Amino acid sequence: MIDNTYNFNRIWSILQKEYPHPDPALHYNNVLELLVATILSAQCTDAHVNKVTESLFRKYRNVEEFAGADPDELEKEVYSTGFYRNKAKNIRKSSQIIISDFNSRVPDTMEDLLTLPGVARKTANIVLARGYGVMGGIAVDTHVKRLSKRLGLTEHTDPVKIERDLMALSRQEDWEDLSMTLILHGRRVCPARRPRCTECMVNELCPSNSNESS
DNA sequence: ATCCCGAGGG
DNA sequence: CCCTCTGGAT
Repeated sequence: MIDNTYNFNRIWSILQKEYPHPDPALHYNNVLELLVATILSAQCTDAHVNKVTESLFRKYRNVEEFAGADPDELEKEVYSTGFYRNKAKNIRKSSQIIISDFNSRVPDTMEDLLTLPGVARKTANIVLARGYGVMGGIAVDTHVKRLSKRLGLTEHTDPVKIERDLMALSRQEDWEDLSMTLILHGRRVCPARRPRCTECMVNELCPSNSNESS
């Protein structure tokens, strides 16, 4: 891998000042709700997930109620987040597995979390970090993937390899904020479609900068 | 590589 | 109309 630690440090320093409090955007009151909200966030905006979970969490209050939910009713609740059949099925089945295999408690290890349907590395990393304070890795979603590539922090497209590159570049204490900061910057300044490079505070350091050079 | 899938923006 | 949104399973 290219030694771009120096460039990363400069970029990270600027982004940290720009986004001093990269607060998580999903709303939840416990680890189970965090898990459910994160499953729902696949290919869907966080704001929309929050709108759906507001009534969802009022209707289903614990893992037993999610596990015993009527499939059609649950589908209707999560309908607007897209992929509603898969998401409803995964939430129900994961809840059943949590009851049968993990004493009704959301697992706190990567290995156990990955046994839940609808839960892969990205979702597991978020549950571990925000739910249990375990920093085992970096959540790589569509924003982190896109920004990492544009900023020259990785040459890979495979999320696992991107995660490894980011972990090598950054300090462990920054992992959670790094993921959230890239997401915020991606939403506000560097979206997939039309990146606004002229407004970007790290454009001088960005290999993908599309500003007209004067 | 492909499918799941509605909502919102340009 | 088109593309994208805090992915995951086959």
